[in-house]
Amino acid sequence: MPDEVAVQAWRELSRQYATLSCALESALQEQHQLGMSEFEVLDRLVGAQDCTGLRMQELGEQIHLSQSALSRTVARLEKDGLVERQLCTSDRRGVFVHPTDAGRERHAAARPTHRAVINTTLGE
Amino acid sequence: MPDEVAVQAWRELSRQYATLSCALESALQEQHQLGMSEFEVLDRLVGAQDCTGLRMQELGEQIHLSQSALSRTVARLEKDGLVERQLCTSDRRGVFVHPTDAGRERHAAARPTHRAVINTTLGE
DNA sequence: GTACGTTAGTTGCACGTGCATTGAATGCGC
DNA sequence: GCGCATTCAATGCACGTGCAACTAACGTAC
Repeated sequence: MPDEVAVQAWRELSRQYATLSCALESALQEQHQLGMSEFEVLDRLVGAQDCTGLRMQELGEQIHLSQSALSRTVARLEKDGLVERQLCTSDRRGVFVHPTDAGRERHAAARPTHRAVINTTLGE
Repeated sequence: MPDEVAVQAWRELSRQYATLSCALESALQEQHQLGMSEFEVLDRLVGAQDCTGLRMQELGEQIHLSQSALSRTVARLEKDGLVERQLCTSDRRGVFVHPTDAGRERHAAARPTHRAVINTTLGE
């Protein structure tokens, strides 16, 4: 792969990401009072069938966010009453996170927006 | 395009961007004391054949950065002596930015790193 | 049991970013 | 000439992020 082609690919990747993440951020914020990271976390939590929730670590593997950023994102969600943190009994270092009813509702409301923005922006 | 396919595409895009931007950021910072945005600006400036430099506005069109972020990025580059700002005589609201010799050198040194990281990361 | 290295998650801090505002310069209508 | 909307760039401010340091809990060796 010649250098210039790779650089062009990077610029295209960069452009797409910037456009889409920006569109998602503002649409979710405006219509549902959710940041992109917040929605992403909520999306994974609701998507996980296990009712006990996910551990921070598992979330971290799925979402590209530093450990500290994830910790604060979950803290914001908890403050808004959308998720609950629960100490893991088997390994008391761990923390289970699971959505509340309000969290599930907010997610259900925001999901169509999320999907729509992705579809229209990627299909441009 | 079904929703789930689009969401998967977005997640893949997101993953690639996170991996590559993170790798670029740390490699450029560590080896050349340049942030990713700084390099990007320098890269455009050196790439522009026009010796008088580019206007802030033109830079803004090429780089996906808010106007304020761009302003500060150029300010950082100027503080490090890598670019110079010059008032535009025809339209005194405008500002021309052009690389200094030091800027050209730093860019020449950083460019191989930039290309290498992109090639290895995109080819994974 | 005690000590030690490792792992999970949180917090202090500095930094880059976006939004909104500001200030200066331009162009247009009159 | 005089206003007035618009454009370009810089700045105040709040916020999310990453890094490094920290605390707590676990596992192992002895």
